[in-house]
Amino acid sequence: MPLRSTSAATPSRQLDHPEPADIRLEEVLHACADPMRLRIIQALAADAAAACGEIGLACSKSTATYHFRVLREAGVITQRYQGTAKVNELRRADLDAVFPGLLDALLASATAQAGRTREA
Amino acid sequence: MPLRSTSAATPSRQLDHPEPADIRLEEVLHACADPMRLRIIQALAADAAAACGEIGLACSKSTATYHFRVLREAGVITQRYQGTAKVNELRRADLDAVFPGLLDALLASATAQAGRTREA
DNA sequence: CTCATAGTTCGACGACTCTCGAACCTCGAT
DNA sequence: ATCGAGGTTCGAGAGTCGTCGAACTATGAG
Repeated sequence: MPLRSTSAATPSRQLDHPEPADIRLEEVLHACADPMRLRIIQALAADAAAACGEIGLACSKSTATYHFRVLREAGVITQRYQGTAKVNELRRADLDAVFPGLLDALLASATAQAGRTREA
Repeated sequence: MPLRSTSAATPSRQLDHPEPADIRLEEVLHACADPMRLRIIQALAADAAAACGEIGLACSKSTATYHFRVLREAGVITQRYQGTAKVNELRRADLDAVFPGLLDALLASATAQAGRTREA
């Protein structure tokens, strides 16, 4: 099948999110281990929900798409379409259910490090 | 220079460990994001200190060396020589000082996931 | 309809990761 | 002095990652 082309369906562009039970620690950590993605996570932690473009990412649109996809497939964020935009949100509750305290520790660590770095 | 050969120094084989202030969150996460290394961390969390060989790693010796080095350079473990063996230890205190709660959350998450997986 | 906006997909590329075996080094024991 | 056990180093290979630009696909506004 040569790229689902100019045709029927495309109901509203469905996006696959892993079930909480399918979220793997290694993947979550890998998703968070990239500076760009870590900044996305911090931005979402601060703003609750944001479109891809609203976060000031210093990269091309395709690279941004890539990073958001990694985060979604790892189970770290949800994405849904809202008109022409795509809204991203942290899966706080799900992550906390599966790995209690991990997200908070991560966010706190990121903040701590940012503080350390800034006061150089 | 053809591999520092049969000669002087080599005081006691020094190993570089990053200062606490130089420990980077991204590197810690990357170090923990590998299944093999995650198992090393869990083993060290349980046993306090262990030689490289004492952990039942399903890989060659050179691969083991590689993973231990990644962990050390990220600041997750310390390594010191003790006779012919090399003893590894988690840097609990240092990590907790720099990223409070992170290591605990990580270990708890790893345990939780192991439990989930086992009761399949 | 046409357009602009927002994001996606596709190949490509260089860089990095993880793995290994072979050859080597170090220490402690014989 | 030699040996064995425990690790290290050095390529090398297969694979993944992060990046990009170009061409594309929605969606909503005029």
